[in-house]
Amino acid sequence: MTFVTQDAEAKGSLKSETTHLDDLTYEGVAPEELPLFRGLPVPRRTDLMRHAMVHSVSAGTVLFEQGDVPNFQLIVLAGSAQLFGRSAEGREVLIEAVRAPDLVIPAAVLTGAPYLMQARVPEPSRFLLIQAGAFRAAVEVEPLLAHAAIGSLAAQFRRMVRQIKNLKLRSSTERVGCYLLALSKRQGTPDRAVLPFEKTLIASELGITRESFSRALSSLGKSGIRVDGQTIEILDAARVAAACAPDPLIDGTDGEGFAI
Amino acid sequence: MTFVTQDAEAKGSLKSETTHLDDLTYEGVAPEELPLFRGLPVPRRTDLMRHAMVHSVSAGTVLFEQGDVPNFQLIVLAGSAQLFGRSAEGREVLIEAVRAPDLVIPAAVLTGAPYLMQARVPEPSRFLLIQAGAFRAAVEVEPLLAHAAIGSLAAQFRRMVRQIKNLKLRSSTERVGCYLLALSKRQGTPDRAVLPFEKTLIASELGITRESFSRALSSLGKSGIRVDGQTIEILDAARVAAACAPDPLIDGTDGEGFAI
DNA sequence: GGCATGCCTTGATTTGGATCAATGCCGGAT
DNA sequence: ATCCGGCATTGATCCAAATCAAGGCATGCC
Repeated sequence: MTFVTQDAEAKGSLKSETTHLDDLTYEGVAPEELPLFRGLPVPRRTDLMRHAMVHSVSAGTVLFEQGDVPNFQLIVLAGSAQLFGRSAEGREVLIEAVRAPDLVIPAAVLTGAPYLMQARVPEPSRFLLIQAGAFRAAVEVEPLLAHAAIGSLAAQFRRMVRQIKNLKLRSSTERVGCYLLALSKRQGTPDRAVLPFEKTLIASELGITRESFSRALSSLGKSGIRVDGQTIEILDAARVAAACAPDPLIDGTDGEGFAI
Repeated sequence: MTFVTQDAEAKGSLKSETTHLDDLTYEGVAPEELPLFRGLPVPRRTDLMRHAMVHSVSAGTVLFEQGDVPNFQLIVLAGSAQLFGRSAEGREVLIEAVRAPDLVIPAAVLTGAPYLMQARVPEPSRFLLIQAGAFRAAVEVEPLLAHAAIGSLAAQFRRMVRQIKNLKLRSSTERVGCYLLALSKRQGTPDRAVLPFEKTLIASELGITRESFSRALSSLGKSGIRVDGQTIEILDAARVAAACAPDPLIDGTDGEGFAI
């Protein structure tokens, strides 16, 4: 089997490329810069690296399918990965986006259980791949690695809990409004939010259809937002907040307590 | 502050009781029987135990509120805890039930971040409480503890992912049908499922109202189930499955790979 | 017994969001 | 420029599930 497959829809001009650790040109995060490896005893690090490689992949690449048994722990060095859930009938929804630097679903790799989600790459990205067995073994014996894994697992768990609360406790318009407020905060622009990907995708992340997302946006127009393509002007954050009841225990992001 | 508060609704005849480790009468799991501690170097274990106690609590007890900063890592020795999400307006939904033996939201304790959920005890239960700081420190340095924490975190993460897929990809009737099938399988009775708690609570776990849950049950009557109070007879599992499209990547439970 | 109280069911109605369908818009290819 | 395919909006309609409302059926208490 191939551990990374080119998506059928991907344009032919883009290609993925594997690099061994020796002949890297670093962009974004270099593996050695990761706190994960900085603190590692040198022999352990070189041992791990012998079971690792860096892989640059193009937009559209499928990293793995749901149901696959993990062969590698993927670490996002640059770019991001999107995790999708798919139903039997083929409907597909975005569950999470994993941004550099982070581990891609350590929960599956560390338990050796089949992936519950498919991973795709929405933009040219670079990953460190560590063979699953070697990674598990290293985490077993190396407290620093265990610490990093725990931090990543915990943060991802909490994101899932937030999402469940969002889905169960709020209406679709509230979800959209709170999403915009959280986004503008994360981007450091209180009066504006730029959507990170296509509206259809965001809609599926929020558990609604693209049409409902569109309507929610226009209905929030009455509460002080203005839509212009991918950027949303937030004219009256207070009114939006009043309409959507944002809640730090749902919309917040834990500070980067643990860094990978 | 008190780390455990008696629920206002709890009947006065029930009481909670704290026990020091010396004068325990063991029922269910004893702390020393946990694989978690069995393998621990003795000095480490005694050190941990000095920051720990066993607490027996009655039904209705609130273990902590959402927003609280964790003071203890709670470990369910006997019984269970239910985790609730609450909206600003006070609507409350069941997010997960944690059954012995397991850790209660290690994600919050290990990151020191505020709980995203409230924990309540639906039945008389026994918990081991380890002071959060001591627990974190022990996990840092003790690979066996780290391993157990990782196993618990990973399993809990995966349950949340399954739940999100369930909510986003299925209709309410499908969720109910698949819930029953999974339940009967878990209980080892292919032709019957006994609901583990009130229907209202299960409905909130499945993201629907109690009325919709009731209607879903009766509409599944046409697919071969029969409702009798808390027990559901499954007359024709195949027809139910056909109607609800169960999926191991949603309804499955990971085998107990990691034991606490 | 009689009467609350809590939980569940069932029916009537409303409504939020999905679905179906048409059109608009933009960027890329030719 | 023109055509095209993918994405987004908007409108019309439908439908699933929520809400509102009324009883039913236990259980426990006085």
